[in-house]
Amino acid sequence: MAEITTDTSHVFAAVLSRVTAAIEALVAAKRLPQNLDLGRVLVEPPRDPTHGDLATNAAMVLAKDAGKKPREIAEAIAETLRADDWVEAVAIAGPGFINLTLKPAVWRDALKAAILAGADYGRMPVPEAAKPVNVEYVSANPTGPMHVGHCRGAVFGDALANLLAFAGKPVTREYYINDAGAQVDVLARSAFLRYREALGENIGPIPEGLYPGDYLVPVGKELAARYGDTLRDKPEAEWLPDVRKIAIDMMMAMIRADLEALNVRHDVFFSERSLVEGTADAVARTIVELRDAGKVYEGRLPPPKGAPPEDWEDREQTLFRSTDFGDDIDRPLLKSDGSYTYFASDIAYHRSKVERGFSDLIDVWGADHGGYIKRMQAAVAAVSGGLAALDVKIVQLVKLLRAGQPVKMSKRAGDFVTLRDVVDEVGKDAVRFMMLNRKNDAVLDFDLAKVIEQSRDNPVFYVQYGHARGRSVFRHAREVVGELPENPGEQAKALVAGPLERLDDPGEIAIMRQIAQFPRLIEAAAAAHEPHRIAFYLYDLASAFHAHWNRGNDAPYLRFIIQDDPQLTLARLALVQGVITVLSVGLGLLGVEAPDEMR
RNA sequence: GGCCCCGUAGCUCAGCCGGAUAGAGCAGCAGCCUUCUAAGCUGUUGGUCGCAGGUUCGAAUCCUGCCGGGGUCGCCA
Repeated sequence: MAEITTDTSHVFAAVLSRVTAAIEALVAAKRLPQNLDLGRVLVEPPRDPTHGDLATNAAMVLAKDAGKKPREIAEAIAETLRADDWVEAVAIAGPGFINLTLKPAVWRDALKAAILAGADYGRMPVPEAAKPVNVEYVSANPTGPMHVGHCRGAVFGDALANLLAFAGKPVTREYYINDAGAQVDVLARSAFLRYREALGENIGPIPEGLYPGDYLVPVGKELAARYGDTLRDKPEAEWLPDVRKIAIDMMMAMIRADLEALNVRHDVFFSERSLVEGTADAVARTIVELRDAGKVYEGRLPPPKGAPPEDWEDREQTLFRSTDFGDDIDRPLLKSDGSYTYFASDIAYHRSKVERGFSDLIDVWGADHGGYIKRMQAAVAAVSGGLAALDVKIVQLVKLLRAGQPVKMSKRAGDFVTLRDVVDEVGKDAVRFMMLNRKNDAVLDFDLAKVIEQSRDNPVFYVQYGHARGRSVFRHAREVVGELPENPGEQAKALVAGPLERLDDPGEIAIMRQIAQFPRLIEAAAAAHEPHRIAFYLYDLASAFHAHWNRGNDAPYLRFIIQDDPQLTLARLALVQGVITVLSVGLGLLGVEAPDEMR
């Protein structure tokens, strides 16, 4: 028999436990058969609020297995629920929905629970046997500053990691540094040119194939300062490794600074080079293992369809049998020059994640890598023996606009809008919120003019303003209720001690219900790996709060501060605190500031 | 051509694990307001959920095919 939960900090879960208990009581009384699958039983807010506070689909879900009509089951469950001390009214409607109206005290208790939990409201405990999750995001090449395209993945990954951690997952945030491919050699050569420039040489235009950006000038200077002219006349093979290392380090320092400006954090920066360097070549080891397991073989691939292959050469190559795992074609691990493909080292990298104990992997990629998902999932299945799962989240293109007009991004190399440009122009809060205010796999318009607009049209402002407005009420309320304790915990206690039963206006109760939904939202958003749901929820909550505030214009008795009624004011402050709490926790998960006032 | 994503109101988008009469903002229309914190408020019009089948008590949601848009298509990362 399931426990009945009285925990109002998660009303929906608690009510579900009561519905489940009611069903189990019916089973015990032999009014329903044994072994029913209760996994699909849901408790959720009804679409139409006039139907009640909560609805459950239990009767419809169980109907088939129970061999009874939905409404018959619903009647039986309803009978039990009518006796529940949380339940005010039960109604059966439509094809078999059970609509519940809860006693107002439940919503008040939920509000109290939210206030008392404060910054931890909605946080889920880390289960005993929690599986650690690895979230990899950004992983931009260390060959230059980050551009706007990287921005969305960075923010998405960071917010997703925040969300999962809050939902009770042990999360490691990871950045894969592609510091082993041919492109970092190009970086080194480009830096070497800047080095000669720093020594006073006229280098003229940057040759085709090298990185022309000014951001390499400081690298050249650093090399000149460190080495003088001792590298200048040496053959490339002698200077390249050192120059490459310094250039990569400086690029990574720049990237980290950019990420910091966006409030994006990582726990681990994992070097691709570390996989292939030294005695233990992890890529080679991985290939050998996979070959032993029959997942790697020498073979030929058919020429690619589509684009006419100009330099296609039909040759035998080392292939990973990704077709065993649902991919369309087997994938090469070695290039024609014998070096590893990116895919090969990426397999070794993901194998490292598995080795380090992660069975839950999430990669955040740009849309242009979509075709890569199947083979990577195949690889993860292969290196983990099917024990680890990889979820790849694709973030779609961001269209940068200014007042509706596309921002021109010249193709001329080196001349692009950097992430830093955008953050400096509109601020990290606007960037982060807007990047999360759309489903990750939908294309996003980012308008530099609109996101700094202070109006209802701008969700960033609207939500932040909700928080600021709430804080402002507290500043003004001092005159009526006196000073509240400074300490947040003490203040919370003072607030929940107020006469919350006086919060009986429909607008107030609606806000309480919305606050009570937050834990459920966190659960669902975390399970779906969809942080954008938080942004939408916060907008709705802020909207309800603003709407209630505005009602006070016409109906002064609805205002939060009632001059001659300190007790009522105290109760309403509790409601405001609930709103503030949820807005601040939610914005925190998105990595957006919850300001005390707008300027 | 293969694969992936998208297609929901005039526009921009939500729609949670299949659930009740498909939602929000903007624009439009009709009123109101000049403020306990100003960046206004309230109400309202508007839909063949791309099309056609299928699965079932029930489909915007799952499956198949097609149409339209985007991405991608051995060794780049």
